[in-house]
Amino acid sequence: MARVSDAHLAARRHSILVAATKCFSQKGIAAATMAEIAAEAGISPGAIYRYFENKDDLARWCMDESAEAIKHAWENPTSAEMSFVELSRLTFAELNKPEVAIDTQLFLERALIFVRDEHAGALGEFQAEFEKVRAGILFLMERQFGPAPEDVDVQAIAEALYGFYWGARVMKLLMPEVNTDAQVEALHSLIGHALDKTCGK
Amino acid sequence: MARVSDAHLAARRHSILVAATKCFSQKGIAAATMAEIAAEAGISPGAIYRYFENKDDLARWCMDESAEAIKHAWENPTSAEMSFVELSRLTFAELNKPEVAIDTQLFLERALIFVRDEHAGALGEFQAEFEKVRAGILFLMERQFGPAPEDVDVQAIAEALYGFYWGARVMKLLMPEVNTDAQVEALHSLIGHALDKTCGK
Amino acid sequence: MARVSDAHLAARRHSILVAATKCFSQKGIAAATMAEIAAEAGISPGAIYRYFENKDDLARWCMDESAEAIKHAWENPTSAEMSFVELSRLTFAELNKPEVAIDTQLFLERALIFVRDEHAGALGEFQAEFEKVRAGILFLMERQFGPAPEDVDVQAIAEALYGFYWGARVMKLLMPEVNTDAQVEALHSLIGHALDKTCGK
Amino acid sequence: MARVSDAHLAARRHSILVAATKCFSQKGIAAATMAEIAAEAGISPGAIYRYFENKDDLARWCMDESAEAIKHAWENPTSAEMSFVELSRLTFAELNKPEVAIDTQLFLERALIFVRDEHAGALGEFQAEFEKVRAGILFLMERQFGPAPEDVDVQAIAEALYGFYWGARVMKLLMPEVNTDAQVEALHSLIGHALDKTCGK
DNA sequence: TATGAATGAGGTTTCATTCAT
DNA sequence: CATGAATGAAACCTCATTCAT
Repeated sequence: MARVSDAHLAARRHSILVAATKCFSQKGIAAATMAEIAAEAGISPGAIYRYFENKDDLARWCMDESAEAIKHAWENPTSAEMSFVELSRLTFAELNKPEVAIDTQLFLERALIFVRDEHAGALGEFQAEFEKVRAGILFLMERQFGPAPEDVDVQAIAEALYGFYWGARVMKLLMPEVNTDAQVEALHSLIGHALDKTCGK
Repeated sequence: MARVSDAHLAARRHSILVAATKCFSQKGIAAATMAEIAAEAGISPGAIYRYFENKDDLARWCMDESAEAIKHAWENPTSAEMSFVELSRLTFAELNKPEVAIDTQLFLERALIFVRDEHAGALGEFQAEFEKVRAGILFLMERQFGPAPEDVDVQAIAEALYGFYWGARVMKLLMPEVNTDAQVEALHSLIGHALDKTCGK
Repeated sequence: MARVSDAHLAARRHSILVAATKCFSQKGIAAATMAEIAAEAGISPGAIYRYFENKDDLARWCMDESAEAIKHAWENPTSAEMSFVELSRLTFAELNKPEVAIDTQLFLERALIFVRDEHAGALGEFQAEFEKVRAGILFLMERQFGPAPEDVDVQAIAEALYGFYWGARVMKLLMPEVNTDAQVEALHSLIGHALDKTCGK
Repeated sequence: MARVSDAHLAARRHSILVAATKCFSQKGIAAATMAEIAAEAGISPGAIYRYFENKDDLARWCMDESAEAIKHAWENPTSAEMSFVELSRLTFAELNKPEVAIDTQLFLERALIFVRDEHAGALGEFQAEFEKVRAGILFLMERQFGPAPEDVDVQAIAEALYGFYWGARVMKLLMPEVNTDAQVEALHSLIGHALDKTCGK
């Protein structure tokens, strides 16, 4: 079976990641076994080790993939043409897809691991992401609503929105029926009340 | 024929829970070993089994304790005399204590376990808690601000506030330096703008 | 089975060493399995790990024990009262015991390991032993035969005797029937011819 | 239908043997992997199996090669014209070459394997070699020194010399700096004292 | 009742060997 | 013929749990 194309190898590697992500999210990283993952991927346990150093490495790739997917949720390619409200709506609408639960789960496992290990680098990366998103939200809010009044802490609002995003992920995980869209609309409405120049007239 | 007083038994049981909670949050439930917990509690591994069925049972008690602690955060005993804003402030101020991270961690582990098992009972309990808190927030908001205008979805605001609470826990876990208090104040301010009758004048 | 006496623990540890030494010499260190050793020792595989870090550690203890036994062969407690020839005779007579083959085997495995790893410390230890034995042989030869003539390199003879000792071990390993005692006598005779003042008269 | 010349096949087979001998002596036969050997030989793991049955077979060829090389050390082509002392000197001088360590290592691994398996054939072969060398030494000693005196056990001296040869190999393995040449000279001197007719005059 | 030595199932990982390409 | 991806048996080791003391 020698001299397999790179595409084949990449596909095999990807199929292992998919299988592992499924098993890890279904049973938890610690409880999922390499044998299960191999079976799910339709290969032998030993084969996994040609593509990943060990279970930890495999888990890290899965978790990183989820973290990356979550990051990208905030980097909508069409954002340039969208208003703050539209983009926010779109970002939260994503959470209604059932498959985002898997990303949330793996992200939370990752977060727990990093917190336990006091993994400064990883936590710093999260902070950087936090700051990038905050800046993005700030920019969009100002573009839509113009400069904020003195008495409104736009920065804190942006941070709160990002915090609410994580809360929404956790709530959707535990209660898929919860209507986060309505909550977002309510927040938009509050923000509109406070920032929109039409308010108060 | 009990040679040992009930109080002693309860104390020992509690010391095991404390030790287990420490180990579980430090290493994760799966990675923490019964031997470590026993050492931390200053007893022998075998002794744990006189107080808890098995490791799962012990973990469940720890996680439930954390979940209970989180629940109580919203049920401030002095709430009767407090305004919505004061109570909210107090509840979020709790999150600045470093030790709440442990509760957050164990709660998240619990959440992940329940989601994996599709543990309907446990998820229902979370939903019940969610609804109770939402009702409480609604009640307090109405008591403070009076009936909401037609165009403000107070229910969704209450839900969003609860969601933000979970987001704040996650953010504090990953970035202890984040200023959730300022974010809460910003949200209060937004809510005030929308609901307070003084607005617009 | 708690609170077992130290004597019991030491005995158990020793029985593991005995079982491991048997298995290691019978199958080689690499080929012997922990399960076999456990079975030989009449315990479960897991129990071994309460007494030894891991297989390597266990093997090291076995090999060190063999090396120690070989060292002691040259340190006969009654040596003070014995002549060089008597002590030499006794030391080589030991090699007729079939059980010394085990020590030879484990020592050789150890030597191979140390050579592969270029384990300077261990090789230095062997050198120290070499020098100690050489000095001992020199001392005994001088005590028995007096100062050596100018043209006889007593030091080299002592070294050669030690080298021959190792050769004898290897030969006995491969050909247990070989008569090393006669060889020793022949060497003694040669040494006598050269050193004994009666020679040449 | 052979596409590849026999010479090419033989060359490749030889290169595998060289690579395997290097790996086996560096890491031990058990620890060296077929993949490593293949990499060292610059071919694929699968290709080895076209030239050797399996790892054991390959190891046997390597070990036999070493054993053969050691045998040949005693069968110096120019021996016919040499005295006992000259040939002995030459044979031991070989041990100063660092590369003989590899042969010693592999020979010892082979010896350990044969002893473990009680491999009668192989051990018999060693005995035959032993007897051939003994006879050779005897012949040479008689040719050089003439018939031995009654009181000198020339046979035992020959055996002892062969035993010393193995000891010298082991010592050189563990202490490359040891001066085996001087030891040999000392033994020659002893033998000369005892056998040379000039002695005593 | 507490102890902690022992168990042994089960997990991860390695690697000799095979065989489709 | 060579390749090297895949297999899968088997090894090491861990640790929740038990139970003799």
